[in-house]
Amino acid sequence: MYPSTDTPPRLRRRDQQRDETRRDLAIAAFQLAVDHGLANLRVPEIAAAAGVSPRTFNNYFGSKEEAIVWPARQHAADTADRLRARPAGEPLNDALVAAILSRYESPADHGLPPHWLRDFRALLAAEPALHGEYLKASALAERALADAIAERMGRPAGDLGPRVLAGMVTGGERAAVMYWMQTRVGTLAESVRLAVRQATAGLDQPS
Amino acid sequence: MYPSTDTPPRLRRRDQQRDETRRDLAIAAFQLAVDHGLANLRVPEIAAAAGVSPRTFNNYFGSKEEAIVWPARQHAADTADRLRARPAGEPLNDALVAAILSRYESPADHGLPPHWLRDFRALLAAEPALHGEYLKASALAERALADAIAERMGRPAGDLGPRVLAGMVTGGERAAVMYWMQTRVGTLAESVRLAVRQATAGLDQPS
DNA sequence: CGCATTACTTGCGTAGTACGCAAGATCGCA
DNA sequence: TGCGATCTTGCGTACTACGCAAGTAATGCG
Repeated sequence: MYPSTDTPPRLRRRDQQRDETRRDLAIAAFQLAVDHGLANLRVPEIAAAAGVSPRTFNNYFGSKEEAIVWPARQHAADTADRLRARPAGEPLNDALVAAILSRYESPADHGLPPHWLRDFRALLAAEPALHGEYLKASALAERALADAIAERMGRPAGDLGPRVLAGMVTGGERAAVMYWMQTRVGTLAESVRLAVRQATAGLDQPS
Repeated sequence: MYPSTDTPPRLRRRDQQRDETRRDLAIAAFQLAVDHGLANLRVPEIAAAAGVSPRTFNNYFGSKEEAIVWPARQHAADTADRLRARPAGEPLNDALVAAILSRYESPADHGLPPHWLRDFRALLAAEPALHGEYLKASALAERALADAIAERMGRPAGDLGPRVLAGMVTGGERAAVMYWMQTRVGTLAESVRLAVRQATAGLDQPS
């Protein structure tokens, strides 16, 4: 007599719990870092705020920095999916620009607080100690993006061309984000659009 | 009556010592990582091999990974200088390709063992735990490269365009290096040349 | 040349971290 | 309800980063 209405069996209720715990830890770490500063943040403190034991924290993350940056990793990883969602006929450069910009204009909701993305960038600008983890997140997303690009180009996964292009686009985007965080000139989306356009300019003239 | 022959007074003998110690530590860390594996490497071991106290190690480096990657950081930082050394009339894309490739073909001698660059790449491929530090090294060099590009373009330092270009080039190069380390297809220089050409392709048609 | 200054090294102490291990709690499923 | 898989937790340990203060060596100046 279980409610069979939700036909998709929650076989993965466990996985859901897992993701939820991970997200709770990430959010707690982020909020505490914003409030007290990264330097004064302690792992047991994060665990307490998320309602788990300190030991459990390290089952999910290898460091507080990794926890804080986790949602950014998810956010960055969205690029590949959004590229796949672009219409098939669209030129690659336009598809890339659209896919990346859409992440800034309508970020996917991963269960994060309202202005998380904005606040995260503020924290990132204030705490250079996070840059390393941020770079790692970008690099990971870059690999996923390279695969999506390869698909779209009809090239085998892992091919050099797509990987280089993914590196260029990711590198250009990151440079634009860093630039904007430091200067606050114009809007972030403007900087990123310019960067991705520039990074894909070489695709305009097919050989 | 000081020996006035060596006119450049060695006012900086101290700095020299400092650099030498840092290099000794970096080389020791690298060699021990190659021999015993990164996981089995201990900081006191590195210090002993370099002939300093464990405490001194942490005066120079914040972690063993940082020590190992230090020479790579120097190597990457050379790009900006080499770009500045290119003839003034040379188009920017050609200058970038030449500057970067020259680093692979005739790497600057920073007092490192003969085949350090080759061996370092092997270690990097074998130890993913080093990738984070490697990314940091690339990011740092990227900033320096952006400044050099800005100079060459007659733009103010820190301008968006040059920074994005530097990000693209660095990202493309890194993707090519990673690709080659994994596949060993062709030569490294070939992959990098292709990558940098691709990253600068958008510069071919001036507005 | 010798002295005052400055910089580097070192040992010690401490707080913090990452993780292996094994016991116990919990969940998913039949 | 009961079984097996998975997750949580506490404990113990090895290692690390760094502040501090004392000692030592190089430097530059009169």
